[in-house]
Amino acid sequence: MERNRHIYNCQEGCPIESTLQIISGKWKSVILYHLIKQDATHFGELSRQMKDCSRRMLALQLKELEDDGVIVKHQYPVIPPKTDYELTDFGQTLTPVILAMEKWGNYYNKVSAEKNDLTINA
Amino acid sequence: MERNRHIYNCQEGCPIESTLQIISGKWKSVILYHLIKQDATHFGELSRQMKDCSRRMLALQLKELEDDGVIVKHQYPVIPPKTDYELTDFGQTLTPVILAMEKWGNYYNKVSAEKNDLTINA
DNA sequence: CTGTATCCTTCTAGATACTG
DNA sequence: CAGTATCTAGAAGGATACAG
Repeated sequence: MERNRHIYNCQEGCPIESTLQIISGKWKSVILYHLIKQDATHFGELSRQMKDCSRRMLALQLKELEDDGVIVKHQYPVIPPKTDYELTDFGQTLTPVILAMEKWGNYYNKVSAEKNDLTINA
Repeated sequence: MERNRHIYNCQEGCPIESTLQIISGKWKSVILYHLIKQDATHFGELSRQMKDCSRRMLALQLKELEDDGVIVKHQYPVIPPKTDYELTDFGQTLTPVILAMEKWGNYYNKVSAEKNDLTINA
């Protein structure tokens, strides 16, 4: 059992600390993003979307999210086996955070592209 | 020079990945939170607010945020020396993300406290 | 006060092989 | 397909000492 997650303690009750406690895993917010967008709900789909995340890491991060009650795993005992992941009601409450990150990321990608254009055309 | 930051590559242009690129450092969002709230702008103040972040880590994270153009450092050559940190205009654009995290953290602290009460009174 | 440099331990995470 | 177990290299991060 790999159980040694970092405990944040910037200050008693710091809200950012609390949020990090749940979503700060290296790939957690990306997983949540895909689950919210529903463009990937199976292990394999997620793995394909997140090319630089190994299957081991993906499994670990999914496990932690499940332990924290953020997602649920549904297993279908068919051949070949199928699993999908879904946000719990509790996990759904994280949507605004993930969407804020999405919005900013899109903005950032845009300004980065523009800066690049300027550099190329300079 | 410590320069080996993880490069996220879930998918080309994934907005969450882009956001993580800037704020995923272990203490960065906490630093940004304090700068947004303006309850800590000096190195020592930040250090006091973030008890479990060593001075070394604090300095490293501040340096990366500065390199990324998110914050600026102002140094006053007085005795004793004084420094303060401020969000750049670019850094300001991250405010909605940090505030979404704050809001969720407060919600989470609340439900955790309630759950605790139930456990104690059970 | 605000950092930087170095050393050293702990943890992270990839590679690989294996299971239901 | 959907994972788990083990092994290992390399990165993260604390402690300490020193500098402007």
